[in-house]
Amino acid sequence: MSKRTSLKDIADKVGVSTALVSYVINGQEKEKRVGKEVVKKIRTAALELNYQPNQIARSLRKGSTKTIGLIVADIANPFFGNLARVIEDEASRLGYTVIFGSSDEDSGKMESLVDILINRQVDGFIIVPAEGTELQIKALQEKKIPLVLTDRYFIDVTTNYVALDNYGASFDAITHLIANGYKKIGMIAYKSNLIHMQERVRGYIEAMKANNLENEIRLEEVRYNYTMIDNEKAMNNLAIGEKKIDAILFATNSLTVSGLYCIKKLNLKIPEDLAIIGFDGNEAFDFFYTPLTYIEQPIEEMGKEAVGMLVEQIDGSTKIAHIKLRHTLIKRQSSL
Amino acid sequence: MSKRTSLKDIADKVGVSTALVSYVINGQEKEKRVGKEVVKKIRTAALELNYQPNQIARSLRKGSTKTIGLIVADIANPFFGNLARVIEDEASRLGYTVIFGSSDEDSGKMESLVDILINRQVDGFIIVPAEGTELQIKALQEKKIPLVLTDRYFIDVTTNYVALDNYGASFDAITHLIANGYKKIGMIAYKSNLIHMQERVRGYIEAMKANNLENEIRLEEVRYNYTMIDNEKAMNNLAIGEKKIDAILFATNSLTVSGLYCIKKLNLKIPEDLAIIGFDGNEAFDFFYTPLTYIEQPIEEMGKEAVGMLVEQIDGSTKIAHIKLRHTLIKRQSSL
DNA sequence: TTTGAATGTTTAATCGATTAAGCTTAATTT
DNA sequence: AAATTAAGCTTAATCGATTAAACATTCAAA
Repeated sequence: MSKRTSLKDIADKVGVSTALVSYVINGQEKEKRVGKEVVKKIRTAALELNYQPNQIARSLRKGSTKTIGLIVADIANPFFGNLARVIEDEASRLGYTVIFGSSDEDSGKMESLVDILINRQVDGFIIVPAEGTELQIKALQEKKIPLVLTDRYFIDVTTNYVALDNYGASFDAITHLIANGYKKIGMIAYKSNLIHMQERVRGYIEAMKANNLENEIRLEEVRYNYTMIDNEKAMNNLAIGEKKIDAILFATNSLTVSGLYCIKKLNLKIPEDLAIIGFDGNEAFDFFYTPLTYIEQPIEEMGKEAVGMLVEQIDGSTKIAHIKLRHTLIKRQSSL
Repeated sequence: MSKRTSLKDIADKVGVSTALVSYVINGQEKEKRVGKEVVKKIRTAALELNYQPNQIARSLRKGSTKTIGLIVADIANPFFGNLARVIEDEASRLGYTVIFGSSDEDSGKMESLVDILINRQVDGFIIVPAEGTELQIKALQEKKIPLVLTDRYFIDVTTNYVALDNYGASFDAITHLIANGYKKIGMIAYKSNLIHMQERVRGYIEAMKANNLENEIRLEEVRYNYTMIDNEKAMNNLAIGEKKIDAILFATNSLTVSGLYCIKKLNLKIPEDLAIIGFDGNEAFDFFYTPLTYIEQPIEEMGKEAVGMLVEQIDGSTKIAHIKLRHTLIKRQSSL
C-alpha cells in the first residue's frame, strides 16, 4: 500500500503545524481564527494531495467510530437482508457505517460476534437477539453501550426495541380465517422462548379462545435447525388423517416456505383441503399456484426506527423506547 | 460508556510496564522471555479485569484493520445476500470482519462507498463493480489496495476476479432448449456493458449460430431501474403476436422473477406456449406452477474463493488470478 | 577476573488526528 | 507609553497498543 497522505504531509507542504490543518479540514477555521491565506493554501494542498482523513486515528482520538454493529440471525434470509438494507441506507444518511454478523440463532456465535464488534469499538448495536442471550444484552447495558433490539426483545431486560405487534398480527390472521369459515385451525411455530414467537403463538391461542375454538387448538413446534424434517412431521400430524385441520398459520417466513414444499409433496389443494397464511412477504408466495395470504411486516419502518433510536442513544439520550409496529394482512386466495 | 480496561490498567495492577503485558497478551512470552511468574500474574489480571484489546488502537499502530470491505449491488437481493453470508463466514474463519455497502449498480454510490471504506482503512475489497467504474478500480490498484472483483470484472483492467463462466452457462442453457426441440429462442437481458451481461448474451448468440439459428435471434434489453416496465414491453414483443417465440432465457434472477409476473399476467402456458430458463436459484422458481429450469451459480465457491484470494493479496501475494466457475443447469419442466 | 551470553524488564517512539494551552506579534485602548 | 486585546500560529499531550532498542541482572565460559 503506497503511503497515504496525512495531516502532516499537508502541514509540511504548506509550512504550518498540523493543528492548523486539522482546524481547516474540520471547518473550524472561523472559531480558531486561521488566516485567510493559510486556509486557502491548506485547502489547495489537501486537494492536490487528495487528502482523506484516517478514520482509525480519528476514532482512537475521539473515542467514537461512527460505526454501527448489526447482528441478525442470517443475512441470507430475505427478511434480514431487507432489514439490513434499510439499516444500511439510514445509517449512511446519518454518517454511520455498518458492520454486520449472522448469529444463526446461536447464543455462542452471538456472543463472539458481540465481542468482536466491541473490540472494534462500534458506537452502538442493532441486534436481533438469539435465544438465551439475556445476559449478553444485560452486559452490554452495564457497559453503557447504546443498543436497540429488533424483531424480538426480552421482557425481563429493559431495553430499547422495535418489533412487530406479533400478538396482534397472529390474532388478526386467525380472526380472518375464522371470518372466512375456518374452524379447525392449526399453527406451526418454532420451538423458542423468544418473545416474538411466544407472542405469535399467544395471538393464535387467544384468537381461538375468543371464538370459542379452544378445543380446536393444534400447535406444532419445530426445531430451528431441523426446519424441514420437523415441519414435515408437523404437517403430517395436522393435515392428514382423521383429525385433520382445515387451515394453518405459519409463524415465520422460513416455516411458510418449508411448509409449501410439504404441501406440494402431499399434493394438497389450497385452500380447499387446507387454507394457509404465511409470515413476511416472499416472491414464492406470489407464484405458489394459489397466491398466499400473508402477514406483512413494515421492514422499512422497523429499520429506520431502529437506526434513529440508536443514534439518539449514541448522542447521549437515555430515554428508553418500546416501539411496536402494525402488520398488514395481505389477503389473497389461499385463505378464501 | 464506562471506561474499558486497557493494557495500562493491567500493567499498573501487576506492577510492570505495558510492554510486558502486550507481549503476554499476544502470546510472545517465549520469544520475548517474560518471566513465568509475571506471565501468570498478567494472565490472571487480564481475566479479572476482563481485558479486551482495543482493535482501533491496534489497527492504527499495525496499519492493518483485519477488516474487509464488501460492495455488492444490493444486499437485499438474495443472490448478494447469500454471497455476503458466505463471505462473512469465510472472512470470520480467517479472522476478518466485514463492512458492507450496496451500490445499487450506481457508479456514484459505489465511489462514495469505496471512499468511506478506504477511510476506515479496510485491508482489502471484495467488489461487485457497477457499470462504468473501471477508473475507480484502477485507482484502487494504483493505491495498491488488495482487491478482488466478483460476479463481473473488466476486460481492460487486470484484476483478480472470481466469476461464473457466463458464456458457457448461457450456451449450455440454449443448447439444452434446442435439444428439446425449441428453435425460436429469445433472450431478455439488462442493457449493460458489464462483462457478465455481455457474456451471457454472447453465449446465447453463439449457441444460436452454432445451430444455424442466427435468424431466430431475438434479444431484448431492459433498463435496470425500469425492470418491470421494460420487461413487460419486452415480453409483449417476444411472446405475443405473429412473430412470437417459443422459448426464453432470462439473464438474471430479478429479470426471471419479473418475467414470471408478466407470464402470469399474460396467462401463458409454460412450457406449451413458452419454455423458460431462469438465472440463479430462487424459491419462487420451485413454486411456479411449472417448476423452472435454471442456471445455478456456485455461490459458496465464489464467496470462498473471493475471500481466499483477497487474504492472499493482503498477506503480500502479488499474483493475479482469474477464476471462472462452472454453473449447473437444473433441468425441470419449464423447458421440456 | 573479565568477557560474553542469556534472561528479564523498561523506555520511549510510533501510528494519525485532535485540541487545550501557550506563545508571538500587531493592533487597540487607556 | 504601558497595558490590554485580538489575531494567528505552534507545542505537546492524548487516545491504546506495539515494538525496537536500551538497560540491568545473573550465570557461564575463558
